[in-house]
Amino acid sequence: MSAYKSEFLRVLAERGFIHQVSEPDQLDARARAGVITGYIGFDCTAASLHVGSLLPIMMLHWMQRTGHRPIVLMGGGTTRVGDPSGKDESRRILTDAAIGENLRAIRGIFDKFLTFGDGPRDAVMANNADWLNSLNYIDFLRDVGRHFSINRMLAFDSVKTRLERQQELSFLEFNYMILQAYDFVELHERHGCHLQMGGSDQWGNIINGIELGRRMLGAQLFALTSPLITTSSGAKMGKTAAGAVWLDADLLSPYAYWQYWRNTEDGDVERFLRLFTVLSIDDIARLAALRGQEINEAKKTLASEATALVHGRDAAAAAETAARQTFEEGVFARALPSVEIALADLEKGLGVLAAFSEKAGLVASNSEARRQVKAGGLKVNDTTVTDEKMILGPRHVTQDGVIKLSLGRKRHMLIKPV
RNA sequence: GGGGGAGUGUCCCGAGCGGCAAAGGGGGCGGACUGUAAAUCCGCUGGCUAUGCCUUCGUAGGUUCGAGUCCUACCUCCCCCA
Repeated sequence: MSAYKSEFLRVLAERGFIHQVSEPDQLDARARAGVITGYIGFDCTAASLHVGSLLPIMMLHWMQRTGHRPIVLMGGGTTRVGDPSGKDESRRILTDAAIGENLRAIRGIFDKFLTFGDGPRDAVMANNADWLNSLNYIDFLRDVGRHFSINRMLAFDSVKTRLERQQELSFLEFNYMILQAYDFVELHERHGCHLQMGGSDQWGNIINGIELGRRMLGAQLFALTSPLITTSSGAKMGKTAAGAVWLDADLLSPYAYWQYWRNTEDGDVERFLRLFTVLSIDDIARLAALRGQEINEAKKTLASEATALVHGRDAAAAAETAARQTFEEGVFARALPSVEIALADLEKGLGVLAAFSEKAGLVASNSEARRQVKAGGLKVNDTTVTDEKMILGPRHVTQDGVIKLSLGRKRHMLIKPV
């Protein structure tokens, strides 16, 4: 790890955010001399960001924290094209309406990590649809296209792998890198942006932007990429039973989010504390020194800190309490995720299978519920379900006024009669 | 334009003499063991009002008692020739 002099690069480096930097010495000097403006692009292919996007968001956060100005670039325009990097197939083309909806849904998350405004260090939200949608094709070819060499573009990994594997690469996708490069130039002109950050897979795209900026404007631009984060057992981050680990509380409850981090593998705890919390390096070192069973304390801290960033302190504390009551004290935790059911329906009797699948959504179908009963994976009020024909009724409501359903040891739901 | 090959369980890869809800992996879920970890072992992995019924093998037809498997057309992809 080289010794950066600017706080910005030093913090990113010591926390493990840096994979590659272009001309690190010059960037370092600039960061020390004044405010740098840098951006990261986010595409709008889904209705919420997931933990995979958390790393870039944290980079922007630290950027602002260390005195610089972050730009969040929403890919309203580029999402219409689709990034071919790392994809073995063309992406589904989304409708403009869908992109617009996704974009609106995603924006909110950034408020939790960045301070937006008009001040010199306030974060800026940009959308490349603002300039890409109105491009004139011929003008664009003459002004921008002339700076791109097909020979060189063909050598880029994202293109090369597709060609080597003889997979279709549409002209549409082929243009993605040009548009992304152009974004950098546009942001430089509009906001004086000098730095583009992103995942390591974006290195080539970012360098294209730097090249284009040099040729079109004679500007000196910089690239900074973060490593690809996988768990120590090699899996990509952000996948669980229920699917992606969304940052939106409507798609994944704060409790489930907390649980995701609580279940971090031992070998990842320290790294994740540095990347996904804002605890000081000293605090992290202390937590990372814990061994054996004690490392669970570090995991709890990781979970609460990470949850607090996304969902707020209160939600994190509630999740922690619910987890402690559920796992350590074996009592009912009212803060577990819950669904309501009409009391009248409950009085009529509710089959266990339907309760787990249709009501609680813990399993995908009645058949799945049936299988779980066979495997001993379902519990009602902490008692294993042995009869798939069991009927839940008012008598199953505990003194806390709920029925607790569990799938395995870790996933719990409360049914509340109303 | 001509010749050849391929598309399989909506997570992925991949076997499949005309009797197939379809081998085997990976992944995932559950169980055991643990520390709500990893590793390991075991089970499960299309749906339903369930000893049966329904929907699945690129799409649409056809042959057959019966088709993923044979025939025809179409779509998509790949290879060779031009």
